[in-house]
Amino acid sequence: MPDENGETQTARAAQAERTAFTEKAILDAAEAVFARRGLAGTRVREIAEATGLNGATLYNYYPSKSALYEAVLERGVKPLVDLLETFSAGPRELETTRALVAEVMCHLAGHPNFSRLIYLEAMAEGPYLSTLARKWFRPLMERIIGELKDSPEPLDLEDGMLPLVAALFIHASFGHFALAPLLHETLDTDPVSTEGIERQTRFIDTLILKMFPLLARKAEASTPEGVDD
Amino acid sequence: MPDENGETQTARAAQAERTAFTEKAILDAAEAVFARRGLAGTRVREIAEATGLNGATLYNYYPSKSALYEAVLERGVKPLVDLLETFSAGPRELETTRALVAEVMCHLAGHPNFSRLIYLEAMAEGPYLSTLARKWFRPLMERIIGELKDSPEPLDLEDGMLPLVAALFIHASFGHFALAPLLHETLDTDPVSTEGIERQTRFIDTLILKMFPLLARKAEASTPEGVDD
Amino acid sequence: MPDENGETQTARAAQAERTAFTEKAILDAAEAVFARRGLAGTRVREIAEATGLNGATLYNYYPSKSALYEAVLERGVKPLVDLLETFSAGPRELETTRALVAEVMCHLAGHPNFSRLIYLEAMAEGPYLSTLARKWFRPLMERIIGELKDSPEPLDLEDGMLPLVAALFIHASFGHFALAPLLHETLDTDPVSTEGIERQTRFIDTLILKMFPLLARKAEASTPEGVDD
Amino acid sequence: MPDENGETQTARAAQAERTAFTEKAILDAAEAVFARRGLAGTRVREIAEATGLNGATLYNYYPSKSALYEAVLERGVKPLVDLLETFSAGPRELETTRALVAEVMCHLAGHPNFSRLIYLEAMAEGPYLSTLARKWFRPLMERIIGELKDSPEPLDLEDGMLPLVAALFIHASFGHFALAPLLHETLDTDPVSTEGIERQTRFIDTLILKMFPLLARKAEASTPEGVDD
DNA sequence: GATGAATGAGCCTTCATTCAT
DNA sequence: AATGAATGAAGGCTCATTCAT
Repeated sequence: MPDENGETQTARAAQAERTAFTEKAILDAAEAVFARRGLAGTRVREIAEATGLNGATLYNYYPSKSALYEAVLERGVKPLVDLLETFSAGPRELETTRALVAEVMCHLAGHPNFSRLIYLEAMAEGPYLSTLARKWFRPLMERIIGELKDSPEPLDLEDGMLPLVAALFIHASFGHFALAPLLHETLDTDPVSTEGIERQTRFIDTLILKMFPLLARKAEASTPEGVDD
Repeated sequence: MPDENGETQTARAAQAERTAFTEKAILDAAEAVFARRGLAGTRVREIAEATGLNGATLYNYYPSKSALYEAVLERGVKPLVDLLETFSAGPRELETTRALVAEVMCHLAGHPNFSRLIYLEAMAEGPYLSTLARKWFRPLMERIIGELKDSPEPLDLEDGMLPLVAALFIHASFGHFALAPLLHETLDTDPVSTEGIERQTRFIDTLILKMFPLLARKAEASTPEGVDD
Repeated sequence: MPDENGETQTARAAQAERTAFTEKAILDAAEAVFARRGLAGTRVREIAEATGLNGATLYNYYPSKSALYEAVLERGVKPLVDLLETFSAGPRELETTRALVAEVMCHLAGHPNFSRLIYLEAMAEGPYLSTLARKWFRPLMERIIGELKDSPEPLDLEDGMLPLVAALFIHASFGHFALAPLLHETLDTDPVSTEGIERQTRFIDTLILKMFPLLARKAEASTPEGVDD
Repeated sequence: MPDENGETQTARAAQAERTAFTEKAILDAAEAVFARRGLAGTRVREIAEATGLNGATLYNYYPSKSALYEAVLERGVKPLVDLLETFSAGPRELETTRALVAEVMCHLAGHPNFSRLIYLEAMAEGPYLSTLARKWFRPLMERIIGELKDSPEPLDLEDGMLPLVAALFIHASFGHFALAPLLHETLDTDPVSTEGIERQTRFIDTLILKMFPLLARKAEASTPEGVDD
């Protein structure tokens, strides 16, 4: 009965799609709520309501609140790790760094809650901190530090200050999203609007150029028409 | 009966002192716990245990968990507001800004939990956000922005990017403390050790000088003995 | 798929029935406990245990202890209000009054806790007192007073004593149930046994006849077969 | 040193007086609060505040909340028991009963909370119920029943209804005070005002006369000018 | 897969009671 | 005698989680 099989298969596919859809909806809702209240402060029902489901239904997808939390963290960290791997193949020069920053900002634009999530986790000194450090933060920092070290134009900084420069870029990118609610409340513009994100991206770019004037001049020379990427 | 009165008064003073001592202990413990878990994630018993008191005793000092939270916020914000007012009397020039940054860093060094506390609160989008913005963040931002505007050496930045510069200093100072656990886990040194704080302070100073090269040179000239540490 | 729908509907009906059953069980248990201890003196767990449920489950049915209390009051008052409305259509004469008393006693017999509940509430001077007065007590009093006023045989009482006569009937009916535990402890018979209630009902009836001797004689005349039990 | 002794004695007397004064204040406040909320529903601090004392101070006078409660009950019951003993010496006739009712109402007028207190206790089926029945309620009922039994004019009631007549007097006297808040809310006059109490007393008196018409006529004859007591 | 009902654990808060002063 | 501080024991209510349907 190939027909039946066909139907069954089609039905299965449809079901799988629905499941995947629901799962993504849950992750999205969870990310948003976790980003605001943290793991301990978040109530499962909040996530369920934000997803439009009954609280008990979540347990058909994730065995516990913390498992869901880990899934959210994992989903958020993975593309950044991938991004970094992609870049680690390329050359280590100013242009690459600028592009990396742009890419990171672009990714964060699509996941505006993620920064808050990891800031929260970073501050909580909780059980996920070391994982977070190992999988996400350390590679990112090392990548940036490595780039700075290899730079032909040496920064005239004390020894041991390179990590601080790297951290500055973290602050300026992730911190921009993390503090967004406060910035929004204070300033007139929304930091996570498309315009706000683009402006911050350009600002970081300018910052880089200000810190590496020689390189900047060289870069400028090699692209006389301007790099409006 | 002067003796009796005297004794009574002494006893009262002693009692008042003990009360004040306990109150400070509660605030300190609460600040530490709130800074890690946030308002929603903190359990009153945690604070009580950290203070060495019974949970019920806290309610002799503060009528509710959120009232205690507000008191902690208030106590943390006040000295910064005062600091700002002190500086607002002084001249608006590069040296002042550098000094302000140093002072802020110095204050945060003494209250390493405060940065995390307000980052948490900023991200929670809770009911204290607007108060925090009005009383603490807005004045600080305006002060910095004003200083940048009045600067004789114009930053060659797009319009509307001044707030981002100001925010950068926030990120680099408050963010340094907020992300300290993660930085510590990743790097080899403790960011909130005396050395770590001093290094970050010098780093921000360097950053300022890099952004205002003209002013920097002038400042250097006017202080022939050199304060380059 | 009529079958499936049918099953679903049956299942839903069954569920609804179970829910209604549980709700009634909760109200019954709550009524009994509230009648003994009052709102403030009652512990939610007592009600839960009396219902055979976990304390938390009650909150699936009523959002708070006081909401449950209000529901109990409401359920108790409603049939009495309805009873009064039924009677308000009938003629205002002695027989009607006697019948009303009998009906009220009969109702109270089925809800022996209700009298205690409202006595408790009446004495507590709490927030429900005015509602209780408006919805239940005032109409009842007015009904009785009206009947007495319209009576062809005027009671030879001072002006303004009519309410006291009405109140006397309240005392004799509701008070009988309210004081039942004490009466039981003191006398040999149980006041809320069928016999005890019937006896008190006959007693009130006798009381009425004693207060209206003329009417009593007339009533007796018009019912030659005699209903003297 | 007789002087010193004298002074000491005076001081002691003054102190004793102050103590007695405070103790009475506590009992009064406790009676009022217990009458509204019952033992379980009353908070010690409420009583303390009503007395103008600190909660802990009460424990210098009574070892526990329930001990205070018992003292309040005891104080309320005793004068009624005494009253009954006084009357038990006198003759058992209509006039005596009328006088007893008047005396009871007069006593209750001075302790308007007491009725509520014992109604509350009667309904709670608590541990004090049997004591209350034995010491206060049973003697009172027996006294009234005895009087009715000895009456030369037999009430034409079924057997076993005598206790109900006795209970009716309880309802009409104690119940008047117990339901006072509800009656006040419903009617225009305050049942526990001097006027309200006098009126209810006269009403009960009338009720007695209505139930014993022969006796009433006889009584009337022997006091031609009327008994405006 | 989805849900309402149920529950044990735990949270914030209150309360009766004790104690040092 | 009087009080503020302290506490163990609840008390009301919430929450993560389970289960029957």
